[in-house]
Amino acid sequence: MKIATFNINGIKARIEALPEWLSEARPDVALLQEIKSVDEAFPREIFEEMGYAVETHGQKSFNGVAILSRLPLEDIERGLPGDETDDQARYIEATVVGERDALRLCGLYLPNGNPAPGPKFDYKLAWMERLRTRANDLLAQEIPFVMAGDYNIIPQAEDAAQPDSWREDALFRLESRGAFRRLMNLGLTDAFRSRHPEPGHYSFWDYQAGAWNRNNGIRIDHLLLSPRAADMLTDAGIDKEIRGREKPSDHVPVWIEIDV
DNA sequence: ATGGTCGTTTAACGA
Repeated sequence: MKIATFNINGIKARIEALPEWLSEARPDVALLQEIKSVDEAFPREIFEEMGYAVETHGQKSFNGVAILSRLPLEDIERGLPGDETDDQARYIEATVVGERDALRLCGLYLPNGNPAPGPKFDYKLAWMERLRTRANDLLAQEIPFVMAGDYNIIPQAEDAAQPDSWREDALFRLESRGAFRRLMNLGLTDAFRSRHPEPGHYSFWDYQAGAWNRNNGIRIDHLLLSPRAADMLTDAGIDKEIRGREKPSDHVPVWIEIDV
């Protein structure tokens, strides 16, 4: 089963590039972030005609996540538990059943957190603690899971072309990396890192200042696997080349192959 | 130090 995460930066803007990538990469599951659309406005028919089940958790103008799946999706849950007052659409879960196991899919768009320090940074750190609690609950239930999305976290210096320019940024501050490490320390596996330990792999290049042409990128889109899911991992990759196409997102897809 | 670019929505704001 091929599972990909892709921050599309607006479904309207990606209405051609997204189906094109789907028909080439043919993921069984695509976890999408920043659909920037309410559920009713998401063009689900385009993807249903391509054979995908479509589940969205959207809001107007900002944020919004979705799951596309060639296999049926069950037990869909929208929103990250732990704060009834949080109305930002950043999290969706569903179960997909493989040949041997059921796998819980957790799609997330973690808050950017800039400017830091400040209320947006506090929201990011609190959100990460809620995510850790959710991961801990799934582990306690012994449900194999993939937690995938735009984490807005550069885990280590080798995940940035110019780490020193990110030191004060919410994506790379010590508090952010500490919160990410606490999540990882539950026993999760960074799927891409586990297969590609060498530095210099990125999933995001800013639209500004020729970041793509200079390869000034960062790796902030991750698929974290529970121990049982990690045992089933067979491959991982980044579809880097689509960043150089017409009208690209500033992120590219990151994917895994998992023998569920 | 500033602006550099997109997307959404149409004047800023978020990233």
